[in-house]
Amino acid sequence: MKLAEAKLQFIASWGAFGTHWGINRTMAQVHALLMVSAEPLSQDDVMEQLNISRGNVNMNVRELIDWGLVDRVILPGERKEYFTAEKDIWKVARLIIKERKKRELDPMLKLLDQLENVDGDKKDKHVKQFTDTVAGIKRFGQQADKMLDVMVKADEHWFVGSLMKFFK
Amino acid sequence: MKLAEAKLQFIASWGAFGTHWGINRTMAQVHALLMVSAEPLSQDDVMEQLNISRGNVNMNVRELIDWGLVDRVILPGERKEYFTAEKDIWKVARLIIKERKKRELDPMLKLLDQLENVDGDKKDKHVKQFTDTVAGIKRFGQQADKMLDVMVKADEHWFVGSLMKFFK
DNA sequence: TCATTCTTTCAATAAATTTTGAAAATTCAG
DNA sequence: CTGAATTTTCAAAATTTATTGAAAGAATGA
Repeated sequence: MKLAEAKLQFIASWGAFGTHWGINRTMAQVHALLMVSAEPLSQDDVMEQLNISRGNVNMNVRELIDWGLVDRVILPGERKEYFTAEKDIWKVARLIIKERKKRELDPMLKLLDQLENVDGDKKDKHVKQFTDTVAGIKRFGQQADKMLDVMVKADEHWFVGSLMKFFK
Repeated sequence: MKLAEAKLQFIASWGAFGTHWGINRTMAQVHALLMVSAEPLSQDDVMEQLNISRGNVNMNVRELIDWGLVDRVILPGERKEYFTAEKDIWKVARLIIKERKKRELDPMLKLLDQLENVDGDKKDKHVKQFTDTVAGIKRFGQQADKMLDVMVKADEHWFVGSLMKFFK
């Protein structure tokens, strides 16, 4: 397979992958493009390679920068901004875990805390089912939280070494 | 907080949560409703409690059944079908992991295998960046795959016991 | 400063997704 | 079988989300 074709396939499928994870298809495609590009790209490069508008590139690149997945770089002698993506997939994973934990898991746990204290007879079947479910999810979430914290802080080599040994 | 209010909040936020994970909001809400309901609900019950149409309930419940998260139950003496959700959050997590692995991770790994073999000079900067990125993602994916397999097969108690001990 | 190049914004538009509801299909008791 | 109860389907409508592109804003260097 030719490089150009392979790139296109990779970008397309990374985009499709993204949509299953609540990420906008184009954002995932821009990310994919930058990950497989050896050199930093400008807005115009991205526009051309993905066939999307300037505004769209701008929005999605900004979002990727917010996530810490992409950096602006200034090339000497150039007026334009260029962009480059973090290429170490473990760092990428850690950045994503960190952000999603902050944006989703932490607020969910906070809410569950509140919901555990509903008024009414704890013996009531309906109250009991609700509090049991909420408590179960909370406990699960707290364990996930702990585990993800370790991952986020972990150095790759330690992590791969010990965790993967653990998992046979 | 009153039970009814707490239920509504839980359902709303579980729905919002779902949208961040590529799941349709209503499907997540139906799931939430069934998880906190002590007794099985009929289509009409779900329609009424979530204010959605019959067709919508039908579609989303069917999807939840496909995922293994919801079961049909027949109440003796009743003509209607009733629905009930798996309430053990660990089982829920394992079912979700299993399905998503099959639907997303496995096909992605297959694709990456193919993309690793691009034509051209391995010394070429652009070819190298592409193959390195793809290889890195593939390795990461394989490790995730192994880890998730263990989780899916694990019995909860073993799992919580050993993994959580591992994560301090 | 000014003219030029580049970046950002955002209202309008387009596209994708979700929801509805009525009709068709199915089920089942009598 | 018959017909009432229930479930399923799916085209059309509504809603949500993503994209465009032109105009406004910033940055740069002469």
